[in-house]
Amino acid sequence: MARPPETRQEGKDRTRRKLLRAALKLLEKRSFDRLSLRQVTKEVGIVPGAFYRHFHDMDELGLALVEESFGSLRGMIRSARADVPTWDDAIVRSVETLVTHVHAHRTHFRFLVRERAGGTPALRAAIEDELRAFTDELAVDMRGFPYLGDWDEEDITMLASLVVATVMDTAAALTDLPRDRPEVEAAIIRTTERQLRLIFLGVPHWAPRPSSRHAGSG
Amino acid sequence: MARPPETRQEGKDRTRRKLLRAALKLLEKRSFDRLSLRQVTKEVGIVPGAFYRHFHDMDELGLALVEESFGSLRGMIRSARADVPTWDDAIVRSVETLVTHVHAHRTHFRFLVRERAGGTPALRAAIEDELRAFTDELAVDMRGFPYLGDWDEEDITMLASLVVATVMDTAAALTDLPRDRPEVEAAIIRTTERQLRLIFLGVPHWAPRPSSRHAGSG
DNA sequence: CATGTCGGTGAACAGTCGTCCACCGAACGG
DNA sequence: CCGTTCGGTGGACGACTGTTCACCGACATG
Repeated sequence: MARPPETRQEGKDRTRRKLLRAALKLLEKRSFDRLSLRQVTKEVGIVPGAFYRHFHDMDELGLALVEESFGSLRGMIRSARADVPTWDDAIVRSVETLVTHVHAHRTHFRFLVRERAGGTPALRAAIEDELRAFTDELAVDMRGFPYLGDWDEEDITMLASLVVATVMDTAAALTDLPRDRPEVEAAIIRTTERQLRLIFLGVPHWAPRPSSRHAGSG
Repeated sequence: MARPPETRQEGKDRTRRKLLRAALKLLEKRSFDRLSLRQVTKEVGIVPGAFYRHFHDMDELGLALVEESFGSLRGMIRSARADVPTWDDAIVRSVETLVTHVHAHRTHFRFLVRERAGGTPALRAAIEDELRAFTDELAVDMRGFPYLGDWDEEDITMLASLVVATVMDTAAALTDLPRDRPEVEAAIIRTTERQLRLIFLGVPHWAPRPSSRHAGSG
């Protein structure tokens, strides 16, 4: 029973985590805009004023949530980075990984998807920044794919952002799904796989430049 | 000068339009969730209680805004329907039309983009429905394109929703742009055009059935 | 052991919110 | 013409909001 008495910093960190977890829980019902400081502190079981011991602002709490969310996203892309024989395999595997992570971090994804478009300027900017970083990572990864080695930076980024947009759209659809509709989810996944396949089908036929300017490497 | 004294219905409609316009104006700064009934009525210059003579709810006002927004969207697709010689022309022309309409109905688009993900369930459902209808219309339109005549319904819808997702992503980016950054806007447009071009580049090579195969190079 | 630090308390504040109500007066309709 | 309809008024209500403050007591430190 007698656990070692909590150090002060430990206690503070624990409360901070409780605040983030409580916010995330309440965000399943309300949007971040409707989420009040008082609701969060009440959920945690502390007095409203105590909130300021951890965050200066609700916006600051929101930013912390963005950080958390993208933390799990990075884990995702890392595990999907395993080398796969063909593009089709890469696509199926990546989508699979995405779905798994959306299920594991449903509330985080929902938060990201909703606040990306609707949140306060600070939140939107933070999410957009992280998303851009994510896109860039994907672009670097794709350098190793067949055909893409020759593509210039702009084209690769263009492709990567198309993939990210498609994937985010899927994630958005998944987070809004009731838990008990596996057949709808399967249809969404199937569509996403096909969309990605279609996109990469065009890759070998992409002309480096629509109008010839500088010819490129090799 | 002496205009005929306004009929009662005319007056009511005028106030209703004023409410919608005021809401749209205020939505440039706050999100719909933060937009209060009182703010809207104050902007119009009527008393809060008078709101209920026009809408039962703020949600109902939101739904009216969704309707308005998609009204202008339908006008857009109709004008982009003009037959064009090549896919590239169709793409450039469509994107052009999109950009024009985003500028002309900036607040409507911003509202749609934000509430699609973040709004109340009723709003999100309404927007998703309209968007699905929009996608279906596009699918029907594309039937006439080369290669696409043979595609089955699912594949065409898959393609149409990919196009719509890409276009919505562009619209979202455009609505958040400061008015005085034409070069950023140009970059976004350029990227979108290329993404659409890449997508349609894969169309001729799409196999009706997703068996394992490899793309023949050009 | 004494002192200071600091997370959490409880109460108060000035606003804002949605909603309801009796009421006014002009357009309406028989 | 006269009674009805109804959009808008003005005020009130209870609830909820963010923020502040003095204060408490357990941990921290010398």
